[in-house]
Amino acid sequence: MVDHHTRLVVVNDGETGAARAGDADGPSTARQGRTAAGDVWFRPSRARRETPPLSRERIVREAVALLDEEGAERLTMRRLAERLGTGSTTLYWHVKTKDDVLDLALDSIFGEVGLPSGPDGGRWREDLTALVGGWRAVLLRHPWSAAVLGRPLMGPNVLDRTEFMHATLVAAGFTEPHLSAAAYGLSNYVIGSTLMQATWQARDEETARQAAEEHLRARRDRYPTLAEHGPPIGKDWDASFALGLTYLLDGLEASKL
Amino acid sequence: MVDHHTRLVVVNDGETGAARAGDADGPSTARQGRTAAGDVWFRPSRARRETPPLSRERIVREAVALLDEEGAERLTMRRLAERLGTGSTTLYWHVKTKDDVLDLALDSIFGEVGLPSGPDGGRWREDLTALVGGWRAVLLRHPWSAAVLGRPLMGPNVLDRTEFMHATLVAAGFTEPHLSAAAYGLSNYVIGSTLMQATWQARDEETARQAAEEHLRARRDRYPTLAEHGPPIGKDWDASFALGLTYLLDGLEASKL
DNA sequence: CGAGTGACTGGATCGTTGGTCCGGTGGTCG
DNA sequence: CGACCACCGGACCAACGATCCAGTCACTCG
Repeated sequence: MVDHHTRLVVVNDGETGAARAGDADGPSTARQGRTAAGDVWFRPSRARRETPPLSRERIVREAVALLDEEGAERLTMRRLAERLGTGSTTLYWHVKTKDDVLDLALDSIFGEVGLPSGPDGGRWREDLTALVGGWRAVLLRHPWSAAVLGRPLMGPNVLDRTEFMHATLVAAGFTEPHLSAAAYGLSNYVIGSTLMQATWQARDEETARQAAEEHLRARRDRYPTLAEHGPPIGKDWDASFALGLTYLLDGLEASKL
Repeated sequence: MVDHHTRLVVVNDGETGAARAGDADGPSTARQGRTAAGDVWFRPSRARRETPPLSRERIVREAVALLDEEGAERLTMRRLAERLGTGSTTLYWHVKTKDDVLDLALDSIFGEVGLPSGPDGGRWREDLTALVGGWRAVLLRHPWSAAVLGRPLMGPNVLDRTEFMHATLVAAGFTEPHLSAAAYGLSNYVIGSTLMQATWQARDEETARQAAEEHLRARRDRYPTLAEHGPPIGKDWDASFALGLTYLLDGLEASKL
């Protein structure tokens, strides 16, 4: 019993598909199988033609693409589903919540940049500089990531980088109070820098900078230093980042003595 | 003249008020002045009793309270309005969008911590340490702020602090490539640190830490260093912050030579 | 003293969101 | 041949940010 083609229809001859033969037409016409070309005979065949059956990977890849193109607050489950050619509810089979998608997307971009070859105590400054630079580059290449950094970074790709950083520091000879502080300082410096830069670049940087400059000049009695030196943004992001990093590394190196 | 008792009602004796005498009962009963006790005589007095007529300040103050109590994603215009005893739409007269509320709330908390007394070239390390420490303390006292840092910080309270920082650096003798990089490095270090710490503390830190530790130990072949030293979180936030700050300041100081 | 003004308020409503319910699918294996 | 399972999606829900527009009040001016 129970069997579903309740109304005897040839189901399995390889074509046709005979999707929902009965259904008694339903109470409401309800969109009614898209246009009038819904007759069995025009249906492609093999059910869902060639859709690679929608994996979590495919969802994440498409989410990253959507985020890159339209930004963080334009990511909605519906829009994402539409790009994937499915219904929004289907996504919830592969993923528990929207936050899952964000976490996965965020971790996935860290896979884009390789690690410097194995930690080497003698080259720790170069290795850390390269690591941290790649980290920053990835975050800036996907500016939406900054807005989303306020969640635990515990995905495999992030952990790979964190592991490398700790291993490098250990190999360089740093021990406990300094070890934690070094990892802490480096991570937070990168995160903070990226967050700030992405924040400003997200809204037409030049215009924003000019508005800020004007605002400061108009209140130069209250902000004399800022008015004179210009707004503390966008002077030369790369140079400031590099210089600040050397401060950190210099101070770190000195702590070993 | 001028006197306002339009309908010959003694208005100014301190009571009664005669709020909306006419109104012809309106076309739709529509909730009908809350319950049946809507008769003029039972109405409090003085029109809108004692509501301080809902200023932008009041909105921001209440928004901060709401954020403190319930977190960033529980802030909605409706809930905020309810706490203020008004309808949600009313808020939009004082504020253009919800983001305005966030910007104002974020800036307002920076007013909580004072500035060290005027910049003094000789005490720049102490002054900057104090400034940055206060900054961090405020952000941690309002953990929702971290999730919201991805927006331009250009409010008056933030600018006061930024001005102080720049003035201190100038007074200390830093000049251009270093001046920008120093301000950049310090700000971003604080922001990154706070963001990370608030992120973890937002979800029951001890539990999260244990879960992370377990996760790492289960994969100790992939993350040997991390598994051995424990997850790179929550060891001692304050100490790591202070130590990292000294690295930065040491490196900065060395750059002056 | 009546008409008017501008600051301020809120009910109804719109389009959209994240998420759930539940009734389906096709393919495969016993 | 029937049962199962991985997978899909229409209908639906409560809640959200935002807007429209019809007011109501304190006060001023002619």
